[in-house]
Amino acid sequence: MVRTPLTPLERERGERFGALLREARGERSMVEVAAVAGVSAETLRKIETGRAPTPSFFTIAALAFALGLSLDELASACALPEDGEALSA
Amino acid sequence: MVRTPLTPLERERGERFGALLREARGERSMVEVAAVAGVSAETLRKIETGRAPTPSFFTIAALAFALGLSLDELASACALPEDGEALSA
DNA sequence: TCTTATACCGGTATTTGTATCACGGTCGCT
DNA sequence: AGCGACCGTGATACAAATACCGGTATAAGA
Repeated sequence: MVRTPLTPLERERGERFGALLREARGERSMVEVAAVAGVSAETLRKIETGRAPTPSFFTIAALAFALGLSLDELASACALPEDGEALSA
Repeated sequence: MVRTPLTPLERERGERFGALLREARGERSMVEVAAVAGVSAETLRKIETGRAPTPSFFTIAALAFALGLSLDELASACALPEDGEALSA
């Protein structure tokens, strides 16, 4: 075993994470937020829809900055309710 | 062009980022911190040495939690001094 | 000296992220 | 109807992250 595939829990976490970003985006369009953050619109769409469940740290940092979100709050908000803390990627 | 290779600036940012983590780790061993965060020691070593310049968000979140670091401070600390804010990955 | 622990490095394997393109659908506007 | 902007899906392509293995080196300890 080399590169462990993402578990269903990790994918669910990715969906919750994307839902948080979409909610924070509000009325603004994907292309606008993506342009401000410096990522492609397709990448933002994949992250929001949960099809990219474990995006890179700096991608999220740029998006959080563009959306005015706190990284710490983001991380804690989408952590598993039951699990204390583990599950990285 | 499909997946733009990482720029030298992004790799330098990865080195600064890894140095921050290494400094925060202090006396603790790699395997201990990696085990607490739920990642492999090789992954932690690559991140600290800058050979993995754009790690995943949840990997960093788990490491920051294990090290007692703030994600927001981490992101702002390793941002480019000149650049206002861009550069994701 | 031998063992243990730690860290670095190279190679290998597999999965995933990021990006581009093409096509289809919906909505509002002229 | 036609046009354009936005969102969504699928395919494609390439680079990178993660993980495991073996080897090397160093330092501490029995």
